[in-house]
Amino acid sequence: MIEVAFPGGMNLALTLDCGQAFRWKRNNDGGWSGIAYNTRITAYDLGYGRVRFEGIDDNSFSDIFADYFDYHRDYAGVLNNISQDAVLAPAVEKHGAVRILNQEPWECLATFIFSACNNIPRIKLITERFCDLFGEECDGSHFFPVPETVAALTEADMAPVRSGFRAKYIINAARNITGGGIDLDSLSDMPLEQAEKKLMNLNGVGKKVADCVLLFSLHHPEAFPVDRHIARFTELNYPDGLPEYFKGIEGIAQQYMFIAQRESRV
DNA sequence: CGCCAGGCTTCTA
DNA sequence: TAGAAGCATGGC
Repeated sequence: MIEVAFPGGMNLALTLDCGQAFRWKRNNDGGWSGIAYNTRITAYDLGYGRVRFEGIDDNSFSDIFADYFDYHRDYAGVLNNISQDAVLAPAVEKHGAVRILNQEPWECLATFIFSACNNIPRIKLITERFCDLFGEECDGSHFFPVPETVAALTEADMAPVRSGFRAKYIINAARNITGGGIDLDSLSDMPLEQAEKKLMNLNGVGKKVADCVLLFSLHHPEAFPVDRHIARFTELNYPDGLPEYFKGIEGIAQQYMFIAQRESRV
């Protein structure tokens, strides 16, 4: 158990539940429980950017979870840049630092393949069934299924997951990973467009899903996923293209656009 | 019943 | 190269 003070702040609830990750659950006591990097974690927002983590110690934080929670990014600076935008400044003021998670790439890829033409509650349900059925059991919960397991499945095996037409894409992606068709980790050091193309070679992965994977698991904060909500938002507010002050952090700004758009819908 | 959900592939002209 | 249809499923 450790307590961490995040420089620049940490809105734990929105960070874990704004549609970038699908396995974190709020507990009755207000804490959040989830699994990442084969670790069961419960996190409590203590306010003022402080978080208590159960399941994480100093070593695993510095080795893994500092990166997972984007601890080292200068969010004060990032939010200062985004606040130059009159449309997003209120959302930044209201919510503080909604951090980008650096998730496990395969899990991120699979869940965003599930996300295609779907809604967030159902993405979570499908992901949970997928883990319960095919993930290694751990204290009554389940890890995310490893690619080797998924590569060996058939579409019929996937039927209970109820993921519809997305099942074959998941299996195919797993086979590409285990067969060496794509190396997700290598995309971190690749220029954005090149990494997008690699991901889009996978059946069922278009530009939107590719950008989500690059933003939420592969250290590309400049990736800018455009779904139907963001498309509407940018056409309305930035008809001539994104402002210069979003340069390099387009994906982080996108989170606030998504939140602002969601809150503007009654 | 019809419409929609943080899309993508395939077919068509 | 652009636009529409089809794709599985489930909530409303």
